[in-house]
Amino acid sequence: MGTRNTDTRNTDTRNQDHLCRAFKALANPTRLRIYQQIRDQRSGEVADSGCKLVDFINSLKVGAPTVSHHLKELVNAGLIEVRRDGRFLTCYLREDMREELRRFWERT
Amino acid sequence: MGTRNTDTRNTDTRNQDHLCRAFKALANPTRLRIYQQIRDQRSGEVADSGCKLVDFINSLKVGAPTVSHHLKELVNAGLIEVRRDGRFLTCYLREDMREELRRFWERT
DNA sequence: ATTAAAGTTCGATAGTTGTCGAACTGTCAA
DNA sequence: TTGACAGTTCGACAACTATCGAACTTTAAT
Repeated sequence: MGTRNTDTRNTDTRNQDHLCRAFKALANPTRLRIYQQIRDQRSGEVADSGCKLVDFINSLKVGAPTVSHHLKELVNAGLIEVRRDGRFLTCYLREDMREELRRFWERT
Repeated sequence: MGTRNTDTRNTDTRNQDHLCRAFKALANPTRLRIYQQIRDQRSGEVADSGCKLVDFINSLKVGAPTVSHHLKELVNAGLIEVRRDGRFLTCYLREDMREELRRFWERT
């Protein structure tokens, strides 16, 4: 079984859960910062500079376990993905999710 | 003293708090529903049908105190405003805030 | 193989949130 | 003015969240 049409709720309701989890993930200052940093560096000139997990640990005022926890939340909400890149975990924006959120805020 | 330039944080940081509080307000299924209902009815044909607080109490599965609480959160986050309209409180979308959020999700 | 750095997991704890019922305060119609 | 409906405030409580330190695993450099 796939993930589509496997429950009795309608598309709107499922879509709403989806949105709601995204907003929840961004409803924390530390996570919002992380998200923005990943989004903003992505369009920078040095494409390979990356957004490494370790940099968040060093730049933010929270410890490694907390950063690990927050990153997991962002991944679970579908906002970012994390890949191993040599010694480091690097974070990437999920453009599909960003597009979905952009559509939500679009003018009628 | 006004509300501008009265602290040492930069504009980005203040703007982030702003966004964060908006996302927090939408990070709850009941509040997201309320917000969407207000937003969607606004562009409906019968402009004066309004989004009355009492209708939320009847249509959602939560009691009056809870709706009251949620509405206050949405107001405090700057997402909606509430005005008395005869016997009822009616909810209106804050278009300025919507625009701000639209800009956040805009493509680079 | 050692070691150092990168990252996770666990358990604890303080703080926040969603919800309720009860009691309260308007506001309008009869 | 009384009664009914609209809405708020308060106190309580369970559930959830953010954070930490300690202990652990994984990765790569030496």
